Amino acid sequence: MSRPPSLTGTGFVSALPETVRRDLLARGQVRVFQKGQIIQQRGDRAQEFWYIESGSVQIGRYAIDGRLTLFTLLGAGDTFGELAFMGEFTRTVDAIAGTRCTLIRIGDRELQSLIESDAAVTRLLLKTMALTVQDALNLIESSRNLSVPQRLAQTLLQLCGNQGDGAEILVTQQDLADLIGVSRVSLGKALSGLESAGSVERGYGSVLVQDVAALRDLLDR
Amino acid sequence: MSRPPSLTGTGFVSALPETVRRDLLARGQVRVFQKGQIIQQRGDRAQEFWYIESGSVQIGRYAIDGRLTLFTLLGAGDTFGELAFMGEFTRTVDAIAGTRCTLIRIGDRELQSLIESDAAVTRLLLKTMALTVQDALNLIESSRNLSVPQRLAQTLLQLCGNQGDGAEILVTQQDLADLIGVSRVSLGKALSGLESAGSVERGYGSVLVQDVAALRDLLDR
DNA sequence: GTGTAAATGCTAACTAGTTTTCAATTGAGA
DNA sequence: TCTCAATTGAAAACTAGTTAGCATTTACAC
Repeated sequence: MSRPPSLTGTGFVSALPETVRRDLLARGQVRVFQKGQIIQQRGDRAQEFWYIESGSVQIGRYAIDGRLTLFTLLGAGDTFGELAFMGEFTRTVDAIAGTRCTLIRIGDRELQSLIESDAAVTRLLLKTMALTVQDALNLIESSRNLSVPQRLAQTLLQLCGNQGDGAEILVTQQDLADLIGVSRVSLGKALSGLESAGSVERGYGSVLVQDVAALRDLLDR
Repeated sequence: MSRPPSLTGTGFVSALPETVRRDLLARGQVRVFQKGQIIQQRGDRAQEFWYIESGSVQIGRYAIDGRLTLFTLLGAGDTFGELAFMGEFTRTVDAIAGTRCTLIRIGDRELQSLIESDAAVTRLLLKTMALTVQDALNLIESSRNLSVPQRLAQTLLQLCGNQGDGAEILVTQQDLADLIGVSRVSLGKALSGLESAGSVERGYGSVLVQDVAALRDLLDR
């Protein structure tokens, strides 16, 4: 009945060859975080990256005034935290457990030896990072040129991934609003519009996607 | 009197060791593009990347309806086009000569052999790509949380780089608007506001930055 | 069951942006 | 020097978003 939200395949780990991946994950330490718990914070030194085994993680920035800029919601199979490591800077985003989640912590030494062991791994890293840049550019383009209902449709489509009609997305309206970058009021209006059209159904802490095709349709205009 | 606009150090080439860089550039072919000429287009196969010797290049997406989403303006010393190559996909952005410019075209084989010759190069590539992602995230955060005057100030600061007061930025108001993602009218108002405050002076196809400190000040609120 | 915090629904007043239109100015080339 | 296209300035009407506030509903812990 419930599926973890997941944006892009932000996981180079999932793209690794089966044996390499198993080996890497086996070297990591399992950590469990409770909902709302901080996993990493801006400014932290980057000494590890994380693989999400189960649950969801919010990636964004919490401003001092309480404003939240959500960049993405990650789910099982996704990876995060490798960016600061690659860039050799401190954490530039906060990561917070969106639900209770099980992560696997992989230390910098493990990553380093993985990189050195196989040139293909580096190639894969470069590739997934290039994809991340593309995602970011797409996000910028969308936010500039699409209306809120369109961006909502787009985001919902991403969140339900390859599941068809009937997918239940476990996310609050506030989180959706922070993800899209609008107020909760605007998001509520857009959601209610989609519901009137029969494309989705609003729940408490969830959105039921009922007509994927209709959402796609909305984007072509 | 005129300096090419340049955003971030989107140039891993400039970060290469002197000798390696010279060698790489020597292997490339010099190409001159006239103002407005298309350098690369969405969908093109990525068989090369470019180093900007002089002039400026606009990186963005031209929509069918004529709308332009500018992601960045690049200047001398910057590099572009390596992303699609790394990601192994076709071009996802258009590149257009902002002024008459001299570029050096570096083929995929050159890049490939550069990567294979030295692990440090790959490391550098990863690092600059991580920085690109950061830039994109910062852009998203700015567009969500800052007002137009603030984003304008931020953009002007980036465009004048490390030049102090008195820097002349050669860019039209339309380009600035496309870069920030607002209409020309809004941009004009913001510019006029900054001019009233004495921070900048409007020109024809240019903006004169007169008080860098004042612009920085605007961002802290 | 009951109390409580979280999440949602809704309204109203407001504001920052947009689109449209037209005139004035500038610079570059014949 | 004259012409023309590009750029800028400015006004008006409009629209999509915001903030603020409060009532209602839901789920969960006790």
